[in-house]
Amino acid sequence: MSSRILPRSFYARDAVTVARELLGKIVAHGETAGMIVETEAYLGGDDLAAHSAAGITPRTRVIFGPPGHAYVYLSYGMHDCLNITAEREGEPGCVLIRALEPLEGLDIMRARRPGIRTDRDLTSGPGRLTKALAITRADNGVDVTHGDLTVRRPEHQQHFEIDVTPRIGITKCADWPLRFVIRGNKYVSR
DNA sequence: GTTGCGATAGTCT
DNA sequence: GACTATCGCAACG
Repeated sequence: MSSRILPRSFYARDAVTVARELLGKIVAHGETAGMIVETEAYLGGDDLAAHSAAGITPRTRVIFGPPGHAYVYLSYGMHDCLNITAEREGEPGCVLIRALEPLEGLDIMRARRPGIRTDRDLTSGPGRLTKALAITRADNGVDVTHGDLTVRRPEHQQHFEIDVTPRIGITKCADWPLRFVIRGNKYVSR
């Protein structure tokens, strides 16, 4: 199974390409796993919506580090959100994982998300999926090309169309078309 | 089905 | 001290 883990070269490209190609891939953490159905690219340069826009700080250091690592930050004081770093080392750029389709460990996910109505709410949002897969800031900076938190190729990736829209929940660069979703997938966030 | 709003804490100015 | 790459619940209809 480890042969299906995406290699570092997959991530050592521009963040837009990585964001598009991560759709349909699988995030696995421990006994739980899901297929990526929604991503957003955060760039360097004049992308003022990116955390890295303020330069290298204790928090943003990993975004400037080598590609293929997890950047996990606290959103709105409550939710941990998962990104995967892109671009070559020294260049900022990352991909926010906004939604998954649950694949493995559904019972574990349900136990971690008490109170939800349907399985649709399990991982259909950046704060939701980290809770369901138990990804926290303790995973910040880990290498996703080996270890407990990995991104893999599915055995049979089915064909899908990609919809492109502006990113969600930001005020700067709010009209840039950098959000990518699998068309028609019911686990895409609202 | 929809809209509106409060919670909550780390990060940087 | 302001701001935030969100979520869940309550009040509608």
